[in-house]
Amino acid sequence: MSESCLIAKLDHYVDLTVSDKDLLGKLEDEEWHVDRKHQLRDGGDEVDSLYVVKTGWLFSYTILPDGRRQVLQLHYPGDIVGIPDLAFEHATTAIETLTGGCLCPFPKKALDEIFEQSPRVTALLFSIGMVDHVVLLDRIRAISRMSAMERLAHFLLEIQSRLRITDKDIGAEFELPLSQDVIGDAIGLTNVYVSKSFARMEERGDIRRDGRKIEICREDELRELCDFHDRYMRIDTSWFPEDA
Amino acid sequence: MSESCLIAKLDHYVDLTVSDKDLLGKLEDEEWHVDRKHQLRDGGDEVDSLYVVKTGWLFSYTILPDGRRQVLQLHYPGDIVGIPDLAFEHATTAIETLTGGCLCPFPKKALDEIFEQSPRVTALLFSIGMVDHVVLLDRIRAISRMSAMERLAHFLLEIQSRLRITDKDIGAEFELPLSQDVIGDAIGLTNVYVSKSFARMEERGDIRRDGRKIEICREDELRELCDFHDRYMRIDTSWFPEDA
DNA sequence: CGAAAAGTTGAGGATCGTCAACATCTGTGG
DNA sequence: CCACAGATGTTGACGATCCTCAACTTTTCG
Repeated sequence: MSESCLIAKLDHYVDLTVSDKDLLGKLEDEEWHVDRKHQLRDGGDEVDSLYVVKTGWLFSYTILPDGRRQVLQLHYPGDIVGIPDLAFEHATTAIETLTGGCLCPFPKKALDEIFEQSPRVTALLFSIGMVDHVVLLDRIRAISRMSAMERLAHFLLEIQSRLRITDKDIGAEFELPLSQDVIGDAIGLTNVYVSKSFARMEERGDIRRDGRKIEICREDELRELCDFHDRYMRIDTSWFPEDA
Repeated sequence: MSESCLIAKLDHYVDLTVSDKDLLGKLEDEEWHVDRKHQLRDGGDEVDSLYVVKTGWLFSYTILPDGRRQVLQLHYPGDIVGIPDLAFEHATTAIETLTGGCLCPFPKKALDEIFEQSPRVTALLFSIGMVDHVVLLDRIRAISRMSAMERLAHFLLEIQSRLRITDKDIGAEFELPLSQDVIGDAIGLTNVYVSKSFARMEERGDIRRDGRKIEICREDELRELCDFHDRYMRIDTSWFPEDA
């Protein structure tokens, strides 16, 4: 078994036992390679499978009645995509790849074994779900109440802090494989205004851009600008059950 | 033990066994009565307890650096409040009551027993978390992309569909114990624009108002207007483990 | 190398915010 | 039962942010 990003991500938060790792490893038995711009599923599709992201980025979105698109979530290596659809027979969002990559599909039922065998891993998955929840609340706050530039700053910082979990030594610079169209659809702006906001941030010296590389030059100022909080760094594991 | 709203809510989705109900009942051992406008906790507070809402409404929110408020979630009888903070040592949001009511506090650690003893209830709690997640995604979509009136319509329909879970025979009319200030802070509008949007909806005959009673007169048209989907009604339990 | 996709820039316009005055409702104490 | 104060809701004038449209440039990819 090659090194798993999912296990790496979870291991960031607690020390997993060998049997925990075995349990999680089963989710990655099967491997799929997918191209860039491949649509995994469409909203409304009948689905029973989730995917562990091994490499590559994806995003989920929905289309509004007038044809516009709302990007809802980005998915990185180590994430499980499709989890929100656990509760539904039909997909609530469409999912598409942003880059080529490798995915590991598994059926919903595979979670049973985790719930049955390891309360500790269960608590961890539950907690990570809550982290994602709080990240969404932060995003609602940004979209609902902040200016275009603040929203964009928040978006970039959120991505950076997520990347740091699975990629310890990400510095100020990282690759952002998103068109300005996608960014706009994620934070409720048009591609035009995203471009203008990027230009302003660059003028101010907050960031630098080179193609799709982004460098965050003044992280502290940007954090203050959009009142950003890193939700990924640490979680409270004090209440977790011991493994049997 | 008086009838529990939490159990009623969960029982809406699956048939709970007697031992499942016992397990859940323990979360409601202790009872607190709280007044209207009581702040349960502030953002940043060190917290270890969650609450089952027995009666009354609450909301969670954060304050922006400039003093404005973002309302993040409403909490109804049957909900567990504070769940997002499971993953953190310090509260990410403040929580306040909208009405007087009765709450049942319990420590995070009380969830251990559920995770250890009932994979089935665990799966259900997990799934309900995912429902809440999808509800947030819907709200992001509404706030990010829709007009003031559409956002307001979406907000009302979301509340109505949530109320239907614990209150089977809610019809077109229900009590809404929220000031327009709070509504505005929830959907990213000012109280002034909420008032104007309400007035327009009433003119069009979509709703009627009487004090804080709301009647949804043309539910189907409103659903279409804001592309509303009921996420609460049913969840997919097909993959749930059997209880030991 | 050429075509399509993505990004930039500017002009004009719509939606919603701000401010302010006023109206109405709610609850409390006299 | 009434008086009053504070909270809540309404309405209008004016302005800012962001959208739309459109032409153009640059980058990407087959």
